[in-house]
Amino acid sequence: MAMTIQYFPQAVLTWYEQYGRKSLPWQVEKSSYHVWLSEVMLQQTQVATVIPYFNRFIEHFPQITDLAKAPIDDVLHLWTGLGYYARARNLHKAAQLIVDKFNGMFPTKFDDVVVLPGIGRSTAGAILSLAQNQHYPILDGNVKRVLTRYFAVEGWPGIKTVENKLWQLSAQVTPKHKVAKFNQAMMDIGAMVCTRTKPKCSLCPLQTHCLAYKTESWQLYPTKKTKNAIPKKTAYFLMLEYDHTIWLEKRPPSGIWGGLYCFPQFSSKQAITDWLKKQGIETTAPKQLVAFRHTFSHFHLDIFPIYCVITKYTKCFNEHSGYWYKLKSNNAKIGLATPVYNLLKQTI
DNA sequence: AAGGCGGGGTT
DNA sequence: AACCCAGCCTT
Repeated sequence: MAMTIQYFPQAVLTWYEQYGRKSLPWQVEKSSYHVWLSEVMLQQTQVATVIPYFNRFIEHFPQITDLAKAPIDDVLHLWTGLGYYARARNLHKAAQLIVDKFNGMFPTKFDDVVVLPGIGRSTAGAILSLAQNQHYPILDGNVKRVLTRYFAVEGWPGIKTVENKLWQLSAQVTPKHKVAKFNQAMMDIGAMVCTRTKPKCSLCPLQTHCLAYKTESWQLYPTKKTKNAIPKKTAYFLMLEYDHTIWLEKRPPSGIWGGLYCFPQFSSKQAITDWLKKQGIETTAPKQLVAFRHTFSHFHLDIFPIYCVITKYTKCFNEHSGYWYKLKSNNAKIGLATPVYNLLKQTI
């Protein structure tokens, strides 16, 4: 084991010089801010998806101070479609903390970084190693895949004991020098060579001592989570039109689609009728549009859009808790859940 | 320790 | 249709 650990970083670093990625948008100017933003966007999100979002974001908020003073709705607007919106809210909050506590300069001590909202051990390690070459290991999905195969680590990495083992291994293989290159290389190998399916073992710098390669068992790693069927839920979206605008409600700051704008949502058709009556709203006959399924990681949501036009109402729309979305002209910058965005687009 | 949190790409 | 992706936060 000792020998296989020792040769590890050298093989990885040599591979990186020739094959590693060096010109991604966040590698051009490797500031802590750019690396931080990229790492947060890349949490559970693939590189190709992130690139346009990253470029737009930096264009709008060139400095941390620009982000800190922006309205949260502007931030969520730029995040629309990227998912996991708590990331955007945490990013915004952290930017304000950095302005208040560190004079707008991204902190350089691990303990200061890891307590910022939205930054855990791996992201903190990634920022400090990639942007500042500080000696910290990382453990993202790529590194997990490489290590579980190389060391034939059994057990689903979501289990604490397995995760601890992987952190220990990551720390052991991470060299004291050239940490930035090493960590980037590990992610590159995970993304380009040690892929989830059909890994390119013949091109891998770690092939000679990889236990999974030796036993032809890459398919067994990382061990999969024992899966249970995901539940199905139903939602009725009320698309309420008035004077070429549609009413959207701002959702509470936490929970699904937190802080985003959405159609009033109900669990039954009857609930819509009751609500309209209670609010004193009169409408044209509700028209059921084509229903469709939106799938989250943890449940299916069958959406039934109900469209109608207001013919009469009395004072029940509070502009502080919602927004009239204009169908024919420009709108304020707000965050929209993807099914909401698609329904509005199809209505215009 | 387990579950919530999105959307898109791949197979 | 199932699976996974540069994880973190709350309970």
